[in-house]
Amino acid sequence: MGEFEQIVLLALLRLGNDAYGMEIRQEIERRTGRETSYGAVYTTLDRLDRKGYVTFRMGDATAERGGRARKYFRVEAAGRRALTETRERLAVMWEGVSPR
Amino acid sequence: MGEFEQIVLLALLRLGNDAYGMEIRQEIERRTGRETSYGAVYTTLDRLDRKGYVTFRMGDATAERGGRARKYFRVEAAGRRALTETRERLAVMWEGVSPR
DNA sequence: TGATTTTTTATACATCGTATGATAAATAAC
DNA sequence: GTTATTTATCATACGATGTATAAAAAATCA
Repeated sequence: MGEFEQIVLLALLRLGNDAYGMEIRQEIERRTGRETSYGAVYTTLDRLDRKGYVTFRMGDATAERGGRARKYFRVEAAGRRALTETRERLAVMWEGVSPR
Repeated sequence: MGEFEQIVLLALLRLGNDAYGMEIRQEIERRTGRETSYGAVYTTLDRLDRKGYVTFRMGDATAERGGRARKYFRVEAAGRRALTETRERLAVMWEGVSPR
């Protein structure tokens, strides 16, 4: 799993594991301070979905004010697992290393 | 910087910051338990070199026993910096998240 | 010289990062 | 009720990164 995929997954978890694309993008900006396009986020969400790392449900169309229906995503067990594994693989390599 | 690039860089640091391709590959296998091809490692070393994250010197040809000259790599300051930054970006996203 | 060993290089293709522009669907204005 | 505006996602495209296989280079051994 790539780094940006991890970041998207973590943003979703951080948002209570039930959020939609635009929110996720905002959360990423808020935490990393780095601007990101919507396209980047949606493409990645789509790939995560195809891997079975996330699923989604369509939101009610009639929300507050005009606009297309939202897709609410959630991280699945496989996604949590992959996230943890990726993290640990790197942690093992970092062990005892201090790049000064 | 991608995950495998990080892993290669960390393996190099771990080996005392003066190692050649085949050693690096072995160190990666030893630590992560995951098999990797030589091609993967060399391609990545080449990319890291072009980014200025590593440099190399050619080793003496006349070593122990036959074979082509080794290229001894070392991580440069830019590489250390990039490594740390990448790590911190992810750490910020992980903060307070426990994917159970 | 030719086989063998050690190491790197070339190449190729799949996956991931990331932006731009198009499209969809709802409400608001007139 | 057609058009503008708003909210949100989709389509597409292309460079960067992951990763393997096969070839080549350069040294020693027989």
